[in-house]
Amino acid sequence: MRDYYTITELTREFGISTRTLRFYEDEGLIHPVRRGRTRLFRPADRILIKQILRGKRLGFSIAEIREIIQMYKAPPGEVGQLRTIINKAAEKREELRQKRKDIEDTLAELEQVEEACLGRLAELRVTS
Amino acid sequence: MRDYYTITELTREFGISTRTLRFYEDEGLIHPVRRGRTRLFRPADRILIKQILRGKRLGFSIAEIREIIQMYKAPPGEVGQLRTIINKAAEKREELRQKRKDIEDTLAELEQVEEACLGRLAELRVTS
DNA sequence: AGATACTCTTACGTAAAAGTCAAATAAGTG
DNA sequence: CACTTATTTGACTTTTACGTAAGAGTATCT
Repeated sequence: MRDYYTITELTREFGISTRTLRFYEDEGLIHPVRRGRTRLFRPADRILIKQILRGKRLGFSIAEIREIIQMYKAPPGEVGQLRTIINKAAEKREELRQKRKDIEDTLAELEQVEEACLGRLAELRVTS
Repeated sequence: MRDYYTITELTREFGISTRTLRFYEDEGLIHPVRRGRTRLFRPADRILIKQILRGKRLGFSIAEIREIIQMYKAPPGEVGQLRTIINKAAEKREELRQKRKDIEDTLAELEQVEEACLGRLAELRVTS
């Protein structure tokens, strides 16, 4: 496990631009340290980037991703805070289950599409 | 099953604006018929709207949703076309499986968050 | 030393997906 | 029929998530 990654190393690993990483920093999603003015990304930042990109793939906005990330690193906190986090996490999980159902439905429909196409291809071979 | 729905009925059912439905029409995703200038939505349009919103929940762009919808209603077509559709469908399915994995991972992490919070709550009750 | 490769900040630009507003029609109701 | 409510088109605006370009600093290679 490396101590530090440069910004370009990470853009190459994840196929994103430097602008994107700086944008995520501006948005408070990551907090690379500095040597002079240059950003140095630690393994923890790298994992955060993975989580951000995963959230993006699922269609979450930056704001939503920030919320999710903040749940991960919520400090011990007091009772009220803990309850709030538990509720938010439950909400997000419900949303994720809905998305999962959406995926299952779409997958099923696409499988039907494929079957229909294969069936039609078979027909064409017989007919021709 | 109703013959026609007005635009407002559908905005209420799906919690979207008229602007949104007109935008989807402009984008060629739906094709409501007209009585005079007024749009009348048929059950088929309603189902399309459901599919569009499902795609949106999964983070697909309008362009991607259009592609998916076009696969559903692809005509018999000739061999080359059929193969193209089969390939596209396979691609989309792969993408969906990735999203499903992302969901599983995020769900697992959020469950950990909840457990950690519950554990901390239990501690607080004992400690106090 | 010069070239090459990274990096920084600042600022303006842009595409997607609607939101908002105006002005005009149309339709349904007491 | 007047009134209200729904609908239309068209145009302008907004938000999000970056892209892009300028101008300057820094580090490494040759």
